Amino acid sequence: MALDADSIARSFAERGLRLTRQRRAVVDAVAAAGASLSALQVFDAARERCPELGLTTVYRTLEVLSEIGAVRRVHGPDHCEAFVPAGAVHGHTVVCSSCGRATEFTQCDMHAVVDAAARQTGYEITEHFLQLSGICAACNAAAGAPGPSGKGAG
Amino acid sequence: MALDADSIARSFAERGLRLTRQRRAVVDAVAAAGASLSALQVFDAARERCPELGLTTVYRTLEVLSEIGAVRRVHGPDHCEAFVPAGAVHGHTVVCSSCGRATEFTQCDMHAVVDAAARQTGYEITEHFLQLSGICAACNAAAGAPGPSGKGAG
DNA sequence: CTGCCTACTGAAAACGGTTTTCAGTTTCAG
DNA sequence: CTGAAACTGAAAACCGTTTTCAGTAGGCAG
Repeated sequence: MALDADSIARSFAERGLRLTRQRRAVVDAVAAAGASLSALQVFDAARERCPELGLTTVYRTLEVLSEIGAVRRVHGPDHCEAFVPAGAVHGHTVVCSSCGRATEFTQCDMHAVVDAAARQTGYEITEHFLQLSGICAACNAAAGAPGPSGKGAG
Repeated sequence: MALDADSIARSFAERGLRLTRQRRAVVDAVAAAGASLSALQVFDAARERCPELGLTTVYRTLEVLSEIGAVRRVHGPDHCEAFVPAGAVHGHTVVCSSCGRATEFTQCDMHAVVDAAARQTGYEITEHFLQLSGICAACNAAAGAPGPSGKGAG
């Protein structure tokens, strides 16, 4: 479920929901951002498109969008609950710790890791929640490109 | 940094901190639980060992323990901020969605996934945050062992 | 068009978990 | 003993989120 106006409108209609000016402002704000946004940041961004928007409506709309899969919630070890536009297929999110930009990656082959974990722990693994953070290409270039380090696994 | 009294005491001493009766109650509660506990659950459990313990102290102690790596914070798609005792080495946590038990697994070979993500997104990946949930062996057996499904990857 | 019904809205209040403040208390060194 | 610093719990403050409420907007039947 991608974040384009048409499919959003369709999903809303299917549920008997209306795609109002306020909701459209929230959708547009998240879609335009690219980076992960907190509810408050969404509020600020959406207000530029619809100044009389209320924070309450932002929360309600984000919940709806999350339900229909148009946005994804992202978490991290130290922060919670930011939102990013979701791509069309299953994927995970890499968040740039420098600029906040969020990029999806879809080549997520967790079978090996999940299987190993299942074998070691005896659990039947039903869900995995993976989130990566790092430095995006742009920030890396801006910082003088110290080169890839291969850090982070283990 | 494991959760045994000796190394905790040492870590505290190194930082000029005191391992008081209250703090020991918190440490013991987390260590004894095995399962992931919210701050409030830690509070309840620790109170059985030290009834005059205050919630404030629980928060303060969990923060210290988290800093010295004796407990680990766990998150999930829908909830945040539970605590589990940390093992001695780098590992990740599998939380049982039925009973809350938390188990560590250390055979975490994320190189392949991290490399693939780095290649696809152009990011330099510096951190990964992986958390699995599923059904532990005991709950699985209790439920009539429908057998491992291999779900959850992708 | 009008009237009605339902989804929707923002402001304000309520909520709940976490952090800070404060006035002691404990612990330790000297 | 004295003094200094870490530590404590209760209460207040804080802050992001959710609920309540009275009113608004918009689609549809007539």
